[in-house]
Amino acid sequence: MAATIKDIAKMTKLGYATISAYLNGVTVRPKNKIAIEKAIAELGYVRNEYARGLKTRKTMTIGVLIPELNNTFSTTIISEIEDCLLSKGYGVIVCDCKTDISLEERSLRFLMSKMVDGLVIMPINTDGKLIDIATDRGIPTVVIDRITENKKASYVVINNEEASFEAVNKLVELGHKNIALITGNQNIYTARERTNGYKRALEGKNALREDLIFDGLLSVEGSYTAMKNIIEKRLDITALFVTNYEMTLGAIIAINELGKKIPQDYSFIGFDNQELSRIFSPKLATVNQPLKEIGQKAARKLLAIIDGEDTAETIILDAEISEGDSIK
Amino acid sequence: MAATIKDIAKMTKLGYATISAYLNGVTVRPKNKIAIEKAIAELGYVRNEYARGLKTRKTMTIGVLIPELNNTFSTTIISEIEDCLLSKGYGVIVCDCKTDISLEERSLRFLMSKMVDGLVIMPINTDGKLIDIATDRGIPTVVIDRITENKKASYVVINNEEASFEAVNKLVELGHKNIALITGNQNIYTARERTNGYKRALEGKNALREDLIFDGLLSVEGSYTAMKNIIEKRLDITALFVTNYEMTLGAIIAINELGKKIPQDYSFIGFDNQELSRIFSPKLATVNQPLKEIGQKAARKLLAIIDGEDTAETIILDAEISEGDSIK
DNA sequence: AAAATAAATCGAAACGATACGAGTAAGGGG
DNA sequence: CCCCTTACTCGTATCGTTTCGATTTATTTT
Repeated sequence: MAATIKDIAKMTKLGYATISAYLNGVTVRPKNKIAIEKAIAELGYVRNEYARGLKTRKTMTIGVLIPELNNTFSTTIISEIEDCLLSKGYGVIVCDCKTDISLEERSLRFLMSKMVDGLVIMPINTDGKLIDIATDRGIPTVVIDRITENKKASYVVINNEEASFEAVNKLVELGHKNIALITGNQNIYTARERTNGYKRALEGKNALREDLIFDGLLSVEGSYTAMKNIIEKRLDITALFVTNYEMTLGAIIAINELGKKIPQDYSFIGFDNQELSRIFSPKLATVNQPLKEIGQKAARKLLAIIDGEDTAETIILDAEISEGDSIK
Repeated sequence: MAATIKDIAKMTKLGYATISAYLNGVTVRPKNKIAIEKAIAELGYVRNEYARGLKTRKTMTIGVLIPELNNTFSTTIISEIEDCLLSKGYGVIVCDCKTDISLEERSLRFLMSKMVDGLVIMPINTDGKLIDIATDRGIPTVVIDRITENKKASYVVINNEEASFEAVNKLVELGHKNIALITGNQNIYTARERTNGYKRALEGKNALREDLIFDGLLSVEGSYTAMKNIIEKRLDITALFVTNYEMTLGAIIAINELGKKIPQDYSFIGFDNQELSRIFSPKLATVNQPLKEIGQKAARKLLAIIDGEDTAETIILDAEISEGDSIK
């Protein structure tokens, strides 16, 4: 049905190899070039990437695998990755697995079946078994946001522990003693690191209270429930540090709904809510990850590995704390 | 390098076709089945989808092309589409084109080069030329959110005009006379339709004032600027209707920043902000599109077309208005 | 203008899977 | 135990492209 190289060869009376050469940017004789272009236009030829991929084992396609699509954290990074890769001629396939571990593996295998030339993965678990599937097949892989036990992949992460330390320390310096933490399950890398930073800031001051650490399940609802709990139990808390985007949202919802005020009732530092923090009054202080930089570094590292110029490496970027009127 | 069907055939002393049959779910003799499974495990065989796609011209892959990734409107619909399609054994490739018209075409061609079995597209323009590229090649295509001039595709849209009419009418019935509209560029289908509904609700009452229609550029910033403008010019407005997710956010930011109150200063009806509207006090009234249903209908329609059971059709769903405390 | 070099072109053989029609083994009835 | 039906199995051709070594054509050098 669809036109093939053979049809073009027939029409132009040239050999297959010549058409193929033209299609791949190799120079052909001017008159042949014209004839080929005419034939392509007439026949509406488009190259069959499946036949090509079968032969070349190169697809100029990168797979991106992430747990969730519906947050600015993911979409901002993806957007940046796409910008970098598209400009180098690569196509990008994005898969989200809805934080479902079996869907995560299925999605990875789907990407691999598309014979991607490389992968950017933000894994659910940090044991590295998922990443092994890719690196065992020799697929260049960059892992973002989390460090796993896999040694063959490269990593792009932020200094979670230190950023968290600085945020909490800021509250400490303002004189706060009872600072609550809303964090996530401790076997998740980022949650663990951020909790560690919180602990370090308070341990030095002899102010660490394990009963002020709450599990917000990394979700809007979980944090909403935790925050509601905190307020209703009338805990003697004067400040809060919330450690991701969704949980910041959830905590704010609870605070609003129960009529509490920031910073009068609680000093508040959130996470990754740069854009949204503007719509709250007062403006929220937040820890901000350099999202674009994460995407950029990941994409560039991946390209370097694909081109054989580079080997596995762990890149650590700095998060910054933006000032706001939510602390006093 | 990687194991192929030949290797398995060699190891099991069976023919290619038998291995292929097993891989495709056709029953083979029990002892052969065991032998094949053993060989597959030992060799770490994975099927080469490129070779398969070349032969079968079927890839069990659906392409999704949308203008933006960073909003719940898109991600909710995508999520639902994925759920439907994955459960039927399809893989999904998502491409966003950042509302860039040339990137949109490039992305479509990328998807087509991946030989997708079908497409779900939310096009930037409604002239249908982009869609033509797909339908001219005979690719089953479902267009969502917007209706274009292309006649071969199917459509899943909501009753924008009517929903908009009802929202504005609600304000009219509360006694509001000067109702502002923040909408988008009028050559975008949804913006046009929603504006038409607004006009119809006011024309009947002889209350239509063109100077109360503002272009929010469909973006947070655009709407923020428009709203700021409205407030600073002290226009005699008592109610507002904002016609998409981003613009609702933008307007709220401006209202918050300039110290105006909802509903005291303005009665307010937003769009598509179901989740976020909870974090505002008072709770926002919003027009809500049945996002999951859009995704579902689109996916099912596409599958029906692929299976040859069905032909082009336009499906119109109803948006609903959720009550809130933002109007009086 | 001939010789030497460089640049295009060529046809056939892959890449790894599936489709096809035909052949072979298993199971059941007489 | 043989025949018939049913159920697997088989080898080969094919999908559309690139690759390879070899050949032809064009260009430069002498």
